Amino acid sequence: MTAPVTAATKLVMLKRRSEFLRIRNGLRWSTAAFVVETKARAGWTSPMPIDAGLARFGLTVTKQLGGAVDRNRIRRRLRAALQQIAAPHAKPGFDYVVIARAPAGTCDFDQLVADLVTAFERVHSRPAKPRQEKRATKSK
RNA sequence: CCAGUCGGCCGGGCGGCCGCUGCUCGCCGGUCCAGGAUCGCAAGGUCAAGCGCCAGCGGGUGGAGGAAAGUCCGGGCUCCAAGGACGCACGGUGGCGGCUAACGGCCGCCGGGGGCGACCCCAGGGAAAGUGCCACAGAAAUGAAACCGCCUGCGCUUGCGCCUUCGGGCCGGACGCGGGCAAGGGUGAAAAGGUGCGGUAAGAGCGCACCGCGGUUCUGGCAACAGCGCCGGCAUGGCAAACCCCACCGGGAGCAAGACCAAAUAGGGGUGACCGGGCGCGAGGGGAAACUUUCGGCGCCGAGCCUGUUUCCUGGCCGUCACCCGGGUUGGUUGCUUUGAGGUCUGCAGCAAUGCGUGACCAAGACGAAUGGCCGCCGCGGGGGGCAACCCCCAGACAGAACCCGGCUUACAGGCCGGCUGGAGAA
Repeated sequence: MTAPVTAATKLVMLKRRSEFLRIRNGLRWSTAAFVVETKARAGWTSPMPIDAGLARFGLTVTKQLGGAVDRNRIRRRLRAALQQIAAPHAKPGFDYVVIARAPAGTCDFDQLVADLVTAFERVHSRPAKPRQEKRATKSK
């Protein structure tokens, strides 16, 4: 904790639809309040210049989770949680997408942060398969 | 104080830590541009300071709603090349007057209905232009009708009825045939005005009075309409959110509008080839001249095409193909947020909506979309415990700007203020 936290936690967000779609078939880890997906940027040519040492983040909050007020609250809580844990736990050179689930708006905030930490650690160690399987069966 | 009614307002507060975004100031760095000083013959180099831009740090400051919602009306703005006239179709509005940029909004008034009242509700033009629809019940449902019933004539019959000059007569009843009536019963949302008196065989606007309805004179009012009088005995049920008729209003699409810049494709400019409605003018070539020839040069006419459509007017476009130059989609900038039909205080005009003047005031600008995350305290509300101070627990409404305004509608925990009405109490 010697380094000032604020300087390191400026989040770089994903903004383009193509960037979100690229990560959809990457590594996944699920918890009650959210799903984390990630993929390395290596080998991918971006239309815009990106600092290779950065980790970038995207949030997905669908309309199924509620009205605009509820979705805004979920988005803000997740962003605030990311702010705390991004610097020590995200790998540089990777893009992350956090897909919110219903409990994200109401659950205990400390629990949300703790879950994010585990998710960021484990998403790299165990690639989940369900989405890839679904795509495979679909393409047949 | 209780009950009610109308209008206005609020939509938790304070603090700590950590963030996001706009503007602004300062510092450090980078970059660009022109100028200055200086070195150099020159190309150019060096130096410090400055404008702009970019990135970082620090300070200051602003940052969701009353409905930001639904997208139901009305505008501004933008594009459809620019604009006008008349109409058709379609859609909308619907008492009258005013306000407004405009409206389907608001204010005032009128009419009808409801309420003891304050007050509330009304899609409130036309049903004697036409077409159409009124189920069920009921005898009959709209150029109406007679089931029960009431009255009556005739026939037949009847009565411990009454009178008798013993021939019969009177009165009442049953049945049959006929006539009159529409008061009463019954059906229905609705049955050809209502109530009362007179009248009659029984009845009936048959007559009269009042009320209602229709017509009309006069008076009041800008008008919707109201009032008084007179006339008509009264011939016209409802539905127009059924078609329709009348009056008035409306071109379409929308900030993903549109503009600019950067990377790949059409209209526009140049060259070539093919094809060429008529007339005139001009220019060039040929010819001494008459004249002839070339030119998608210009003008006129004709044909064709061009705003959602039709008719018309002004206007615009007009041969095809190939090659070469300039230009839609994606990214950025802009539109884009402090000059706006802004609210508010006060003065004046007005019953009011509102208008005019004056002063001070407020105005978020994101774009995978900021305006917050976590925590503590206080306050309000509900429940439980306790004599009480107080303690514990629970819940915190509807809901998130996306170009901007004026309205309408819908959603909403809890609370505050004021006017008025009805009642109760006190003086």
